[in-house]
Amino acid sequence: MPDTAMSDYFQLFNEIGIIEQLSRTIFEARLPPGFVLAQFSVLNHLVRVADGRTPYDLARAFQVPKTSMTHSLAVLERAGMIEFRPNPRDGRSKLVHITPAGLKFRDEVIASLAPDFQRLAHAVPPQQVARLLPDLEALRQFLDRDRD
Amino acid sequence: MPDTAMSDYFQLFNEIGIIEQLSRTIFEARLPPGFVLAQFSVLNHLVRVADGRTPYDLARAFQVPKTSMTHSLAVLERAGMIEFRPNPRDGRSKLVHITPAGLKFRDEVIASLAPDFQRLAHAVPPQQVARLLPDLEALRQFLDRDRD
DNA sequence: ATTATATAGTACGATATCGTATTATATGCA
DNA sequence: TGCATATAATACGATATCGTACTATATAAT
Repeated sequence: MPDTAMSDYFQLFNEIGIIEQLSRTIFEARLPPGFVLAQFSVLNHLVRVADGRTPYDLARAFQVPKTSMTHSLAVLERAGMIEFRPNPRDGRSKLVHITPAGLKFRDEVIASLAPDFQRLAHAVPPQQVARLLPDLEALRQFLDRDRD
Repeated sequence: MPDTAMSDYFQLFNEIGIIEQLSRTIFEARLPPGFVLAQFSVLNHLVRVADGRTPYDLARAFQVPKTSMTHSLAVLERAGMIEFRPNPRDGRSKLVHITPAGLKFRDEVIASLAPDFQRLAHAVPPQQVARLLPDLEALRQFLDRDRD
């Protein structure tokens, strides 16, 4: 592979890393102090994908170590945003359910993003997003499959 | 803004977050134990952008708190990959210079990525990267300017 | 049924990141 | 000059992330 192509791939991941960092910083400024993106993401996952999953399921879904998920869930439980219930199918396990307080929190955070997306829409119109998404999905799927 | 557009922007940042996490995990597996992306990125910045910057310059360039940069630099200095020199123009400050060992380390890590990029090139050809980069740059520039 | 192996979750320790407060030096202004 | 304010870097403490080891339960093999 020629150096110029290497450099393009390098730059691709560099841009993605910078965007992730900037957007996460901006997003966390919208959260109450003491909450981070990881915790919000769990709530969002419970709403959008499936409620009542096990901690292990969630750790796999986010590709983080089990111990990291244990910690995130402990924070959310202390804040009253999720609750644990026994898993009737596996005594080693638990089921994670979002509470009304968690649902409210998640909805409020999302609503608070509207002005940010409004401003963004001027610089990056929806059609540009629609163009980006398929390529990014292809990239994610490769990384997901390649990491045996 | 209609919900569908909100959801597209939401998904955009979600994909970027996932890709960042996957690529960082893969990349850090290429680093010797105990090193993380943040530390490599500093070395790369010293080579590609400018050597002899101050810690504060670097913190601004990476948009991280000064204290985070202090820590990353301490790790790199302990590993002999950078050295501090006095700043002749400001007695409060230091200049960060990469050492031969740091340069060698950075080059070896980059070389070790070639096979990964080779495989990636099958799923995401260079032309697709070339298509992605301008849109991502526009997105980054917006975030960078919007965050005051 | 018994035993060996696999799996879900957590306790614990290490490092990374970040916020606040502190120190030392620079800069601006009377 | 002298003094107030601003800035670069760090010390310190808190939380996040992650790896290793451990416990409890489930599954598989016989």
